[in-house]
Order: sequence, then C-alpha cells, then structure tokens
Amino acid sequence: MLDAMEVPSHSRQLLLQLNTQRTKGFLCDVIIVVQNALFRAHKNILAASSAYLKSLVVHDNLLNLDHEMVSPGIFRLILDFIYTGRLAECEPGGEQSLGAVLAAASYLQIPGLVALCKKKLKRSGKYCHLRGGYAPYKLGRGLRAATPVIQACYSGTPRPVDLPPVEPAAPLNTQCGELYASASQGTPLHPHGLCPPERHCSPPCGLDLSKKSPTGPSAQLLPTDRLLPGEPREPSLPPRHDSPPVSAGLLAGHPASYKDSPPGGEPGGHPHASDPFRSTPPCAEPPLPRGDGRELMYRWMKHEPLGPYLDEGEAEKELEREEKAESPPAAPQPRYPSVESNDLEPDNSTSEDTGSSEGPSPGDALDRYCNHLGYEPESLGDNLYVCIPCGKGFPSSEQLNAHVEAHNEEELYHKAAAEQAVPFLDKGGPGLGDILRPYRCSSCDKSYKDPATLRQHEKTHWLTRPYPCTICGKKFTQRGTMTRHMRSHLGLKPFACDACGMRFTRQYRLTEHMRIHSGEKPYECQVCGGKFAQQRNLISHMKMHSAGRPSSPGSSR
DNA sequence: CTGGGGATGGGGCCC
DNA sequence: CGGGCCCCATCCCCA
Repeated sequence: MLDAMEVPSHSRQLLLQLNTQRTKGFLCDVIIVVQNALFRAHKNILAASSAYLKSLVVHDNLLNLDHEMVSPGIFRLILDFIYTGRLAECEPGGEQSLGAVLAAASYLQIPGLVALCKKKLKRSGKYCHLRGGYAPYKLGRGLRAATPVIQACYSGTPRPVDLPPVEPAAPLNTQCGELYASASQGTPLHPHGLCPPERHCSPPCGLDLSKKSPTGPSAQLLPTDRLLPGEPREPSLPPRHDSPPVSAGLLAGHPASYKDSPPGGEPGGHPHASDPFRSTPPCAEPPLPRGDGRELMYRWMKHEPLGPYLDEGEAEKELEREEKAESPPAAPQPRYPSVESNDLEPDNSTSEDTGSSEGPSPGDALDRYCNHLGYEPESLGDNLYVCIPCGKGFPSSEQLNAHVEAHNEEELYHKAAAEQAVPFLDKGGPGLGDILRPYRCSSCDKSYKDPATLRQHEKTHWLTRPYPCTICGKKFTQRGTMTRHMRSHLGLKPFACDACGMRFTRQYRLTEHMRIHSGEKPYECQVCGGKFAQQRNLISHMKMHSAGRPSSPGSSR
C-alpha cells in the first residue's frame, strides 16, 4: 500500500552512488590498511556494515586490519561487497578464497557476508574446509576488484618467474594515481592490465600521488636507464631476473636492517622474514639499500585529518604500518586487529621546523653573508630583523639594513680575507682546524670532526657509488640520499602543508613553503632590499647582483 | 621575447 | 640514519 511512496531503486542507486564516490575517493574519510594495501572508504558505510569496523572508525581515520585475518585481496572483496551487496566471484582457488572471505567476514563481523559465504560454501560442499584464515599467497593476482586500493607499486612485486621482466618503470605506474604498496605476498597486482574494464578501476580512484609530479619523478626517472651509463664499474646489477622485484627491494629490503620494525610487540614484527617472494638484493656486494624503501615507508609525516583523497603521506604511513605488520602468515598473530594508529602517529616533531638555523654556507662570502640572515623569529621579540654577525636585533628590515650596511662590506671583505689567509679551518696546516676536525680526507683537503663523517665523505670520492636505487639504478653515495630519491619515485610526500595541502618530500621544503602562506620573507637582499621567502632565491638573486647587474628593489614586480 | 622573481624538485653532503 | 642546508635546474608567472 505504500508502494506509491517508495522508489524501488532508491537503495540501489544510493549504494551505487556511494560506491562510485568510493572509487573516486570522494568524501572518503577513512583509510583501511591491510597489509600492504590501502583502501579508502566512508566511515558511515563501514560502520553500517561491520560492527567491528564500526568500533574502529569512531576513533580512527586510519584502520589497520590484521592481515592474518584479512588479506588485502579478501578485504577488497569484502569492501566491494559492502558497497555493492555482491560478492564477486572468487577466481581460481575460489573456494579457498571464499573460505577466507568467510573468515574475514566473521572477523569483521559482517553477518550478511558471513551468511552468504556459508551458503556458497555449503552449496559447494566445502564449508568444512574453511580454515578461517586466508591464503594470501594464493589470492593474489587473480583477484580483480573495483576497490580502490593503494598498493605499493614497487614493481611487480612478487614478480617471480611467471612474469616477464618488468621495466622498472612499469610497476610504479603512478600515473594511475595509485600507490602500490608492496604486494609482497601475492597481493593482487593492480596494473590496469589486470583490471577488467568493467570494474571501477579507474585511475582516479586511487590516491593522487602528487600534484606536481603526475608524470612525476617516476615517469621521468624510470624510463631512463636504471643502469647509469656513466657508472659501469658498479658491480652491476645482476641480470634482471635476479634483481628483486622492486617491491622486494623496497619493502622487503633486508629484514635484518629493519630495526624500525616494532620491537616485537607488534604483530608480525619481522617483516618479510620469510616472504617467499622476496628475492635477494640486486647487488649483494655493495651495501645494499638496506631498507631503502622501507625506511621511507617507516617514516611518518604530519598528522592531519584524512581528506577525501589519500595522500601520499597516508600512503606512506599505511605502507609503513603494513610493513610493520607484514609477516609470514604462519607467524602467530594476535587474533584481533591492532588498530594502533597511534603508533603510527606522525612524528609530529617533524611537522614544524624552524628551518631557519642555517649555518654559514661554505660558499662565497656573499652567500655566507646571506646565510646570516637566517634567524629564529620567535626568539627575537619585536626585533625580528637580526644582524647575525653582531647579534643585534631590529624591528624593521630598514633598520637592519642601515645597521648592516655599516659593517656589511667590512664583514664581507673581512671574511673573504680571512678565508684567503686561512682557506678553511680544516685546510691550513696544523692549527685550530686540525684540532677541531682531526679526520682528514686523504683524497681532498676536507677534514671532519669524527671518523664516521669522514668515511661518509670519502665515499664521495669512490668511483662506485654504493647505494643504487632499486628502481632506476641510479647510484648514490649515501643511503639517505638514495632513500630520499626513492621517495620521489614513489611519490611519497610525507610533509603536508596545512594551509593548502601541498605536499613535499622533505620537511625543509615544507618549511620553506609555509613562508608563502605566512608571508614571511626572512631573506633580504642587502644590496637592493628585496625580500625573499626562500634563501635559495635570495642567493640566486644575489648572484644576479654579483654578476654586475644591479637592480633596484622596485624593479621586481 | 626576455629578465627576474616565486616556487619547487632533486642531488650532494655535513652534522 | 635522519635532519638540515646548499647548490643546481627548472617551470611558471609577470612586467
């Protein structure tokens, strides 16, 4: 009798809409981490579907599911189910997957799905088999789902033998907007090739890896040779098939090196200890990028509310999390998912950085002087404009200018002269420099305070750079640099601007960037009075002056 | 079109 | 090993 009042397709349409929104990340307000995959969804929907998830979403924007209980592939199916009411066909090995779905559904407390699975299993007579767990290694590739998943794209991941050697670039696939976390355990690869057109596997469904690097670093770097032509001496990466899938290199890295891993308390504390897909590092000999990718995965960034789009930071965080959690399924695991988002809490300490404590640059006197302009505004009261050389503060740049000019040139010349006389503390003969920096490089004149730094420096003289990027092959003298470089491949930008959402790969860059919003321009040209938010721009500006092209402050637009 | 500034990305390297 | 800073390159915008 109420027929007239009801639009029969309403609920279906609604679901459809929601699912569409989910695939696009629209209004998604929660991220679910399952092992190495990230899923976005809507809290409301999850809460309405799963009692377990409901209990989690109220407190967290980031959920971490026990991958022992739910594999990424299974969770994808489940999420699809939640949003569509349909359980996709389980592909090869389907029954087992069905069992895993059942187990996961029970775990997540989704009665409808539990019932459905049971029914299906009973129908197929395999209900008794289900083991309650999942078969992470078997699920993998066959699965196709609409679920937007952010997975590591370090390559073909478990790209054992069945796949042709993959161009390093291919796996990254950042163009599709998804970050592929290491699918190290057979997590469904998600190249579009595997994604049936009929499913919502559209590129935009994943996270927007980068605003500024759509073709991004990866696109730029990957296609380029991974074996840099100029560095033939490198012990050279073994034949490609030996090379680890990038994922392995990145996420797996060297288990032993993952001290970042939770100290045991965390479920699945040892990452990849027995990941069957792990392969050996490309170059056994040079100190391999231990943990390279992993390190960056373990880094966390500014904490911020989840936006509709999963940002790389989140992704990184997720990846980090799941990395932590990643462990062979056989390992004993807690029965309940550990949603310790807090553990992943961004390292807030990184969110703010004065970044203003620049030391004197080793550059020319001009640069050095410019460096003096760095200061800590907070500590100066009203006299924000400080003359570093003498430490005197001034309330305005004009006053500072006036003051600075008084000893500006003198200062410059003085320094220059001083340097000429004593090229550098560490350069001259025995003296204060040698005492302060007793560790001298045998290849050049530099010296350092401690042997470690010297060792580090000496690597810069090596013909062979010991840290190759597992993605493009580019080599670095420092692991940290390589890690940072890797981050650019992965589009991981942990540092987000609160004001505009722009993200950066480095804290320092964020600090710089924030000045755009604050209007702070702490770097001032002592020649023309031009102010700059970034020191490097002041420096380049100063070069213009030094090139003999004086300009007036007003000349800038 | 050009020059200069604003802004960003990446690598080197020291602490 | 990460942080921080320097340098270089580059892109974009505007006058």
